[in-house]
This record gives sequence, C-alpha cells and structure tokens, in this order.
Amino acid sequence: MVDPVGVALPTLRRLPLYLRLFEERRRAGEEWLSSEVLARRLGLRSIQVRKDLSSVGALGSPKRGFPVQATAETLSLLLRRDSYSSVFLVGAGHLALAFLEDESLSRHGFEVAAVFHPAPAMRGARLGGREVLPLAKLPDLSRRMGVRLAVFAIETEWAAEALEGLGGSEIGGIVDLTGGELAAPRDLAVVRASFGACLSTLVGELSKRPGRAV
Amino acid sequence: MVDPVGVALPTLRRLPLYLRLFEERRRAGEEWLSSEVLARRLGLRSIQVRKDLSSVGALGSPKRGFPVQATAETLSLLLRRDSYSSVFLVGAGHLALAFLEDESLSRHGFEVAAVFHPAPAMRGARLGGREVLPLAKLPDLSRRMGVRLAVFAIETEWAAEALEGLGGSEIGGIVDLTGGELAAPRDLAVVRASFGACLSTLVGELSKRPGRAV
DNA sequence: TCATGTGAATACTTTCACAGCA
DNA sequence: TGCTGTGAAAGTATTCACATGA
Repeated sequence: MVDPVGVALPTLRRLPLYLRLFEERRRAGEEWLSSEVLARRLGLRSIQVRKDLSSVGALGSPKRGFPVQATAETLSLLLRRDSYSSVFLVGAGHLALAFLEDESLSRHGFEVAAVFHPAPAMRGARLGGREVLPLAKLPDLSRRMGVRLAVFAIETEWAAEALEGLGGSEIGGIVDLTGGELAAPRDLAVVRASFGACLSTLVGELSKRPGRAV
Repeated sequence: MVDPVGVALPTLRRLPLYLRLFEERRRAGEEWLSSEVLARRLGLRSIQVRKDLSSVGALGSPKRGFPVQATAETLSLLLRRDSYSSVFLVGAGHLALAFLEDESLSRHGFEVAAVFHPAPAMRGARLGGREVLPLAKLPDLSRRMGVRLAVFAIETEWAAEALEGLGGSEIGGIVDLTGGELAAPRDLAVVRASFGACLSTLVGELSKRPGRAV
C-alpha cells in the first residue's frame, strides 16, 4: 500500500472526494468509473484526477476507467490511517457542534475522541450527546489515548487559555478555526482555516476565470 | 492602489492575518511592526511576510519595520473591495449559524446579505436574528442586490435542491461547506471546504516536520 | 478509437542570497 | 548592525504531449 506521507497535499485533500463518488457508484452496482466522469462531477480536469489516482497506486484500465470496487478499497485504506485518526475538539459553541456533526471527518479518516472547554461554567455541559470535559483533563487523556491532534473551535476570548492548556500533552498540531487569533507556538503545527479565507479563495478563482468580468 | 486580482492567492489568504496584528499594534499605540515579529506570531517565515506585503505595495523601512498606521490602511483598503463583498448564506443549522457569527468574514471584507433555506418547514424561521428566506426569493434578490457569491452550509439532503434554486440568479461561485456532496455545474466556480480537509492538511504539515516521527 | 499512464514542460510559491538604507 | 527589497533559485503542483493497451 502507498504511504500517505509522500502523496502531495492537494492530492490528499481531493482523495476523499473521489472516494465518495466511487462509493456512490459501488452502491449503484456499477463496475467502472472514468476520470472524465469524476472530473466533471467535481469541477476538475480529468488529467488531474488520473495523476492523483496514479500517485496512490490506483490502477485504471483503458477504455473503461477505474474499477469501482478495487479503487474504493485502495482510497479507503489510504485515508483511514491509524495514527492521527483521533482528534480532540476544544470548544462547545455552534461551530464546535457543527464540527462534531460533520460527515467529512470520517471520510477523511478522523473521529472526535473527546470534547473540552476551559470555562468553569461549562462543567457538566453536553455537546451533541457528549460530555464536555474540563481542559485540565486534556494532557493526561492525550497521553493515555495517544491523541496528537486538536481542533480549536472556541470563542476568541478563551483561545489563549485553551492553548496553554495543551502544555504537557501529546498534541503536536492544531487546526485553528477561531479566525487567526491564536499565536502559534514554535513547537506546534498550526493550520488556520476560516470562512473568510474560503470566500477569498472563491473570489480568486472567479477572477481567474475567462468568462464574466470581476 | 494595488489590484487584488494579481495578488497570489495564498498571499491573499494571509493578508487578513497581518491586518489583524497591525490593528492590534495600532490600538497599542505602536508605530512600527517588523516582518520578523509578524512571522513569529503567525508561525511563518519573515521573508514570506515581506514578500506578501511587498506584493501589495506596502512599504517598510529598514531597521524599523513596517509603519503600523499606513500598512493597516493599505491592507484594509485592499481587502475591503466592493464587488463580491456581499454573500448569500444558504442553510440554517449549526454550521450556518457559526458562519453568520464568524468574525473572519468582515476581516476578509465580506458580509452576509441574506439567509436562505429551501425547506418549506423553515418558513418564517430566524437565524441569528435574521429572517430565513425561502430559496425562491434568491434569484430576484441576487439580481437586485448584485450578490454574486453564495455559501452552502446546508444539510446534504437539501443541497441539490438548493443548487437548482440558483437558476436565474447572478451567483457566479459558491463555497461548498456541505462536505463535497455538491455536483459542480460547469458555469459555477466551486470552492470546497471541509473540516476533514483541514485535518488532512494538518497531518500533511506534521509529516513534513523534521521533529517527531509520524 | 477511447481512456489510461508517464515523463517533460509550464506555472505557481516559497526560499535564498545579497544589495541598500537608516 | 538590523531589517527591508529584489532578482535568482529551488521546490511544488498542474498541465501537456504522446505512448500504450483493450
């Protein structure tokens, strides 16, 4: 099996999209799925789909496309790596709840192991059926469960405190959904994501399009 | 003023991070801010900060750094372009509410003009103090308000219907937060974003780091 | 002929090296 | 000396061109 490490990052982000369509096809009882069809469904170029699939060792057959069953299997195995699959969620608001309910997590091979919040007022609260744990429990749980990833979906006024609460844990990287408030410590990998950035990306895409003027 | 079109996309996504720190400094009464300090706060390299700022025409001064007042002004003007600043939000769940409340929108120069949902059951509902409008009103409002961007933060079972509801509107691109369910029509730019993809990116970052093994 | 697979070419980003200025 | 500014270089990602196989 191909090691996920070594697969280009943009490719890695597209694989779950392919997987979803392969599984849709599998349920429909189809045997083959071509890069052209995939590309059309996803708004990509077929050459890119082929490069991506070829980079993870998925093998297609000329004239027919890629075998649905085998390719779905390959992608599924690749995305469901076992380390890094559990994440801690820090936060208990709308954003945290939306994260908890999101289907894309399992498709990318992740699951939420526990939910934390630093506010004393949150003691005993529940989020989506889970207990919200005090932040103080995070380091110990992280070590015992081997969880190395955390997601910050927390009010900005609590962000700094939550960051400190990672001290002594195994957390090696965080996804920052707070909107860039967080100062990134040197020993922590930080991926920032925000709705605003998504929109900026979209505007960038549009301005590159030949059609309608900006 | 530098045209946002022509500024590299990754740069465009980092600018709001700089702007936030410049404004923080301005409130603190500081006059100068160096690329090194910016970089340290954000987990970037100083050279990248300088390249970014230079690409939008921000001018620094040797030994001191970048002038806080002037640079904040430049960034602010650049990000607050006037077309593409209003967006329609489609959806009314936790994710939609989180989107509505997100601070990163204004920092990137966007604002939510109206909220829509295709479900008849949602008639008259409110989301974050706004009325949730029936999807049928979207095309007309889009034309009258000149809104060309939409954000899909909607349950997957409604996504397809919502997409059809864009027919006859001015919408030229959408941000798809549904997790990749949407089939992308050829005439629409689609930016997909999902929590799962963010986590994949983080794992990719970590695996590139020299330190701790994966 | 249709669709894959691959090495080359192109485009885009980041990083380096060093010049210049206070 | 400290930090900016810029052109060159390196590193990535995407796209092209064409060989191959059913």
